Amino acid sequence: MKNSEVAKALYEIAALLEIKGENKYKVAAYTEAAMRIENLQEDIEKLYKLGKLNKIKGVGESIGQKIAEYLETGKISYLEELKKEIPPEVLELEKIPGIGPKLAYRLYKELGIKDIDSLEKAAKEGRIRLLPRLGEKVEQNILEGIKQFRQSSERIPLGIALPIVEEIISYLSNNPYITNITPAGSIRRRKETIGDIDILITTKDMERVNEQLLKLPILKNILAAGTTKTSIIVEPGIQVDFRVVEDESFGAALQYFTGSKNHNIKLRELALKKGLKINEYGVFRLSDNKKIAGEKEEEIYEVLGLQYIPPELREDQGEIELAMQNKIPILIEEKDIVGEMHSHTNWSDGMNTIEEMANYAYKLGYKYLVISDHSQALGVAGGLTPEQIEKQRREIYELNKKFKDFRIIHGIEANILSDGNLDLPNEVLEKFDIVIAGLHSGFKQSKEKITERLISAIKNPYVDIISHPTGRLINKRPAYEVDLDAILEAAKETGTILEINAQPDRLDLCDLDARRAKEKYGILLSIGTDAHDIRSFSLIRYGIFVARRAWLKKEDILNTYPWEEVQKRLKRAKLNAKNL
DNA sequence: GCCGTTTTCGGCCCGACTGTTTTCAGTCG
Repeated sequence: MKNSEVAKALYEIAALLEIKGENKYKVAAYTEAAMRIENLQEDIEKLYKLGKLNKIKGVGESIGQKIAEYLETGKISYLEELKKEIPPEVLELEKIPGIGPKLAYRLYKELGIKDIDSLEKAAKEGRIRLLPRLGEKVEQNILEGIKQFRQSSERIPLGIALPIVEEIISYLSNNPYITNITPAGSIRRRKETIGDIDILITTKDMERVNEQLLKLPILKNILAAGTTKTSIIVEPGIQVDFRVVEDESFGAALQYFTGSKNHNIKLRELALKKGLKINEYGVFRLSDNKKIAGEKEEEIYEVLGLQYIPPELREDQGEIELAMQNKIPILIEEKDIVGEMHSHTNWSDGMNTIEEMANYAYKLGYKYLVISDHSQALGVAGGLTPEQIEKQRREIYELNKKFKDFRIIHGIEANILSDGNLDLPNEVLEKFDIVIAGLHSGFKQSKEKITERLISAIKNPYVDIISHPTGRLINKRPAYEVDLDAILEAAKETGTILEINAQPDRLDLCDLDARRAKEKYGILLSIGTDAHDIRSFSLIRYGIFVARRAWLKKEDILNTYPWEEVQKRLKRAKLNAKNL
């Protein structure tokens, strides 16, 4: 799929037009089109061949032609012309806080600055303050901005940010001056990574709250401590913004600060059509400026005639249109999960015994636990040989006698070898209750080869689930090159289930891919924590977040079903039926 | 450049803050 390439080119056009000072609605049009294409479920090349480019919202005559040109020639002449005018490196300057398109262009035009290094040099030499309407303060801010940029250009995984938010909120929970405190922003939308943390507070006395915040154990630095906004840096270098609002505006502010930006824009457009205005203080009638909502977040949606939209869906991906028709799906919740689908024990590289894992899963209220240790090819992880597998089966058989209303399931996470075969023969695979297969080596192979390996595993009649299907590690390793649509197609044809791996640095499949798997291919998904110790069972919530952001319902996830129902949904169920 | 439950032209989200200014443009979220 060339969707992301096309989107990237359109984003670049938008950025260059913006720098040039073009009509801002034209810029917005390119940005909107890029965003639509980035999130498109269909292959843009297919749409083009069917002559359906204009079916994409935000793509009209002019942008349609440019997409066509890109798909035909790999280039857009309009973009090439723009690049001749403005070197694309100038776009880098906009990454510095305080520098927007206008200033970036002036710095380039008037001082010949076109990268961050030359920007720093100019600021240190005091050349920026010489320009009209720019002073010493601007120069200082730019230097400070460069410092910030170099320190933290990476977004923080939700798995790190969320526990920090919870720690801060729990730390403040006994403060008598706080009436409401809740996370907002991307952390509330459960995005897989976040920029900084937003926390909303209603309080009678922010100065008292600030006093307590200054003693926060993980406090590293204070940027500002005011009565309407306080900003601090906490270990390990994450900015936390506290916003103080009045009780009567809490709902409006929560809606506003939760975003996303695009969701809010669409909401305000809709409001205007209904003669209403939304801001962070409430919803107002345009006719007499009377406030008609604001205290509770639900009210904001209600007065617009919309069904309540869960924060995870607020990305302007069709949720507002659906809310108009009262068709927002009932999203899966953590309590819907009745079993753990993917776990490791000290038989391979896990920390706990099977019994410890089972006791803990039972205590959590689960009805079953799939033990899926590594298999023999993964030597570093103590992968199991067929002999060890037999021993493990007997141990599980014995342990299961101790439990009532709970079952340990004997599974395996088999390796997909470099030639596409699994590292265990089918006679061994056949005996498991469930088989997970995953790629743990050869990530650098060609796209064709990796796709072939995965499809070969998917076609194996004993492979029920593919674990972490794209292999990415957030901020550490990109997904391996793979034709995901071919994978999804094969999974659909064979009835193979795909995993949403809940490890916070994996979250694989990711939200968009999981949504595509379900909506376009009707594939069943499972959520597994890949737990290597008892504590990691709690990571399940990160998998739930992904599923919710993928618009998934309870019935879309394998481990919301009792074990008997799970069995019916496994590929091997068909084989067993034939054998009878 | 796109789009249409007032539409094929005239709109296209909102407010706070900052730095440089005598009234505002640019940036940010």
